[in-house]
Amino acid sequence: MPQTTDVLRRARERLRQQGLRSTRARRLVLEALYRSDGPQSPAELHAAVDGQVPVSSLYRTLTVLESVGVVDRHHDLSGLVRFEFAEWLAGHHHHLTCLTCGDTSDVDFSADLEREITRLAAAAGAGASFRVKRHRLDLEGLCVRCR
Amino acid sequence: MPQTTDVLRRARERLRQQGLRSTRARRLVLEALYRSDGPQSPAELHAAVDGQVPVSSLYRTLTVLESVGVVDRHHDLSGLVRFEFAEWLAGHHHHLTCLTCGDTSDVDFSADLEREITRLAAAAGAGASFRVKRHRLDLEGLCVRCR
DNA sequence: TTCCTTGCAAACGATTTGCATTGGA
DNA sequence: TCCAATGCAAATCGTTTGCAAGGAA
Repeated sequence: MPQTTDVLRRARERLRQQGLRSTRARRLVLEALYRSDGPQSPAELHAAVDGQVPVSSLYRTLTVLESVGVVDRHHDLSGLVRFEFAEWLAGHHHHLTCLTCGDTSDVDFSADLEREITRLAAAAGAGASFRVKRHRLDLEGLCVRCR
Repeated sequence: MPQTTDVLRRARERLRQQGLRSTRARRLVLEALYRSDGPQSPAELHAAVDGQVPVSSLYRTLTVLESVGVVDRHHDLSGLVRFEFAEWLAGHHHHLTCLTCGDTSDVDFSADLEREITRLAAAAGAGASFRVKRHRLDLEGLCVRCR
């Protein structure tokens, strides 16, 4: 994982490059995201910034961050939207999701494992005339606490 | 993919085993699900059964089918819930999701590829003291039509 | 100063639920 | 018959949006 300042600085820089402003709300959200492990929901981020950014602004902020490629959006098992830094900022990784408590955390594969998966994905896609751009691998099971 | 009658019969049997009834609505939904490729949203199923099952009943039906392990629930890129037959009925498979049109279809990996992935997943989980029960691999890219 | 951002509240749309009615076994 | 299952409408709740006020460059 790159240095704190790197991720945040590069994120802010990307905003600027796109002609967007680096505001207080955006900084707070980026920092909260940086402090957390795993994808975060707007509600969680609202709490993480101690209510200093209203929920509606959070959604707008996250939408902007997504549009400039700073964060990625997806949905957890219960359907909530969750955001995390895009790969070019956080590095490529996968998710461990606990089937019992629903918690998701990040996991890095070794370069070897990753190379393998990428190869398998491309091969499978090719068989269906599908051009694979990226893969998303979620491991579901029991986390340490729920074991 | 097993025979039509097998999947539907086994699904109905599972309902019965759980003391639940095999009703008209449930049969219609199971059949509609069987006819489709890839995970289906309640709205799509509503159309697929030609409006013969109201949306609210559809949700209830799908929730029941999920609770007895006949279908799996997840969410697409836009956040909509989507249901598909559980693995023991449809067989283990993965998804190809088009980043342009959002369409998702099923893809089967060869037994070899699948064995590999399962091995990689277990190894990665073990490193994080996480007991991997199953993996979910989504390949995102461009489908034939959007190419 | 300019116009991008924010905050509040109202609007939305997908999903859930209360309750009286229907229907499967 | 008996109770699970259904249908309708109302209620939820996460998310989006209109609009006037505020703030970054």
